[in-house]
Amino acid sequence: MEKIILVDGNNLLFRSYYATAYNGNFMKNSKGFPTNALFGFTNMMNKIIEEEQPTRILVAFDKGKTFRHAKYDFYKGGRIETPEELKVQFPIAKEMLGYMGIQYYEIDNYEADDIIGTFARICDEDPNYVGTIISSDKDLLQLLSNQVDIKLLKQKDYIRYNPKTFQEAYGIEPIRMIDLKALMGDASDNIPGVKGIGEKTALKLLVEYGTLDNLYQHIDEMKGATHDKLVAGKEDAYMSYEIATIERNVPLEIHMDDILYRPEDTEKLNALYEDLEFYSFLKKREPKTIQEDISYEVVTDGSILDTITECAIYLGTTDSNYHHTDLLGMGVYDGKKGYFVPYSILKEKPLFLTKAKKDTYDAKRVTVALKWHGIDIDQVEYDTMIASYLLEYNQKEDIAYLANELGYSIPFKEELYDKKKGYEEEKIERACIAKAKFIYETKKQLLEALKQEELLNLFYEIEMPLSNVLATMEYNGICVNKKTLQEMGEEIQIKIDLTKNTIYNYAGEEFNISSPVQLGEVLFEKLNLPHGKKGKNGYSTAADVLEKLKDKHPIIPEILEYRMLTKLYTTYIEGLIDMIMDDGKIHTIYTQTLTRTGRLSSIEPNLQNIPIRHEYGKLIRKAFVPSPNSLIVSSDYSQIELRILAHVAHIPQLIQAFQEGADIHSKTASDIFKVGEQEVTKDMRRVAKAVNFGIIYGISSYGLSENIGVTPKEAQNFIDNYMGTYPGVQTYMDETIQSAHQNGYVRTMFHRKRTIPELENKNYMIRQGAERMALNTPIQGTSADIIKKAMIDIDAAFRREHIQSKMIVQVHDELVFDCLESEFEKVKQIVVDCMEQVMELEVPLKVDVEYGSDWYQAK
DNA sequence: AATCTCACG
DNA sequence: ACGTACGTGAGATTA
Repeated sequence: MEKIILVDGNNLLFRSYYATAYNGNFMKNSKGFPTNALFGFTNMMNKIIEEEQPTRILVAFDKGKTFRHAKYDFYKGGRIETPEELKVQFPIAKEMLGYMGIQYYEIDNYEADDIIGTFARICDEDPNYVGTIISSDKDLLQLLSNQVDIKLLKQKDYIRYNPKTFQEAYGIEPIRMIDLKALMGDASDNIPGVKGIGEKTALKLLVEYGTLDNLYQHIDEMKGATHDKLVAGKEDAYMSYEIATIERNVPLEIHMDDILYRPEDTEKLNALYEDLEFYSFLKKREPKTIQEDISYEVVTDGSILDTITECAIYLGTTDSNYHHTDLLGMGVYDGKKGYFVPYSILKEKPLFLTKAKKDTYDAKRVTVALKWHGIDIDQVEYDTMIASYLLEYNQKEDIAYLANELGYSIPFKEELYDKKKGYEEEKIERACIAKAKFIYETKKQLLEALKQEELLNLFYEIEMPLSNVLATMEYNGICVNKKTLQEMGEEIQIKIDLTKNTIYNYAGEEFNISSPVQLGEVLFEKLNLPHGKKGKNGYSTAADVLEKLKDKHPIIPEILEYRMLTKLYTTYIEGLIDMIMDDGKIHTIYTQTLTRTGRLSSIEPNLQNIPIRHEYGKLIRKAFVPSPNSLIVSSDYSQIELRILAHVAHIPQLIQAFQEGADIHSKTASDIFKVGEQEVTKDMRRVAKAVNFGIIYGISSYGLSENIGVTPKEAQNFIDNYMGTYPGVQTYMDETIQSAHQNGYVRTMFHRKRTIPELENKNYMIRQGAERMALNTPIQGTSADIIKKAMIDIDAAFRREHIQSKMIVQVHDELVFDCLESEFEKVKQIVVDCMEQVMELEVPLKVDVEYGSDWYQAK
């Protein structure tokens, strides 16, 4: 079976043009050549090929007398000339198709419809072919058959019709589309139809009489106004019938073999994209090595740098943790030549490159690493790492990966360090400058891509300033009391020993409790406890499995205890002590360019998963302390994700509940269990809370059932109740999933984009997972956007008000401050204000503030 | 290097 | 009949 795609080229270009042309103001390249129609067209063609995986494809165009219609020129009512700005884009589209390996076709005195109609007929006649027509023109629906379907493009999405779905939608056979047009006409197509007969009446008539001919044969049986109109319009009707009929026997000069989908000519395609400035469409090329041709000098007099006004820089470091690394020196590229600034010269310039606009890759790393060496650099303008993160390019901590992705060749980290020779000076110098040059040369391209993806605002207003705020937070660090940790560690070790011995006694042997394999053998073979089924590596001994066995054998609670204690000891006692630096502080690194949702992550150590849920583990927080004369102040958003859901899905009950400051889980419980708020039991609230979480995560009955310990069926009941109570949530979820499928991505309120290729996966489970991501990401991501903006606002307010207190930690919806006692009231006011007023939603944002002599007390 | 387990929002 | 909640990082064991 071969898949054939038939595209209405005129239709695609016209709709792309009008979709983006606002009163003559639309996308052009820097030479002023209009590109708006081509952009949409290119997008569409790529998407079609991606989605349909055709073996043959044809794009048909109108040529010569378009005697039938001026179908797209309906904006001014009737025929108008095709705008010049659109006309000029046609030949480029055809050129592009050639490079894409796609045949296009036009023939004198025929329209695209007729060419498509003819190929559709050829499809119908050969059982080896299935066709799909791509257009927004309903006329083409008459071509539907068992072997040919249509993707009917709508404003934002499309509807796929086959004969069956067409019949269901219209109540008539596809071929009767012609009869329908004959009766109702089509203003945009210059088809008159019968005057006074609209779609409703026409459809009714056709359902009753089947065809136009049959209708007129029985015309005498009718009476009334409709009869009169039909009689008066008979000639028009038959003329319209002619016009509406798509020709299916065009004398084509091409055949099936001419429309095979051929390999693209990447070189030429890229050249064209460059010319049009469609950087987001650029395909990988042969790597372009950019280090050989660089002329550079090693800077021996730092003042030479003061003449530079604009440059890209790259800081060479020895250690991946930039809080304690040696500096190898800096590569600078100003568009003309490269400079290498050795460490000695860097040290001479405590205010580095103050007059120049600077671009780099991972500005936060550069800023903090320099700071540890006493060198200040003011805000970097543009960060390649952040740009490529927002664009979802392949981007890791090593810039070489991204360079590779964009077709540049830059040495990888591993290539720069020789085990025997160590760092070779010239290699390092050349590499740093090559990287700076890469940053410099790709800036325009990445900014253009950001602009086209509507990510420029997020880039300049959120992520770039945030990078600077995070740099300060990381450098400031948080004080940690080593002694507190050590003392707690001793206590834990005693408990571990006790627990371990108890376990050995119950088991009747000594074994490695931390080994899931050995533990599994003891529990499920030696002690014969019931086990769940398990995958390739034996039994699961995860906490939720053991939890169910708690009453079956006294060894189980001991194992859970052991697990908890060893986790605390290894990760939070040993782990944290190792991370305390000479200044008595812990300096984490916030990964700004990792998560798919826009959240930060925290590493070395992770300060975003310090225990809190269990009382004993929470004691770890006592070790996190303020500076002298200061307090730990913690401010967190209350229910921010549910508030965002209420806002984006416009759920009146939830909005009202938040406005009234209600306990949202109790409110949900009272709503879904249909009891008064007084009658809500603890258990009902617990379930409602789990349902609320489920909604945010993209609910499934199984997941919910696992979480609250009921059957999936009961869980489904809760979900149904919830959806019945807040129908807007269902609508919102349906729409989100639909648009995700359409576009292949979702966005947050701040426009952050996440593409989810798994939405197209053949595997049902994977597709389901993808849909959950699509549901969760706008909510989790918007929440991330919001707190990021709040952090920027707080940082600015602190500066403005000369606050000495410091923001030190971010935990997704919580900010932690090292706050001077004397500044407490002011800090509290600024923080709450910035966080709550960060943006206007239909629901209020609420922030809770707590404080104390350590992080434990401040919670 | 991959897997399991568990800490957090 | 399938077999999951969304997003992370770290440590230990095992391969």
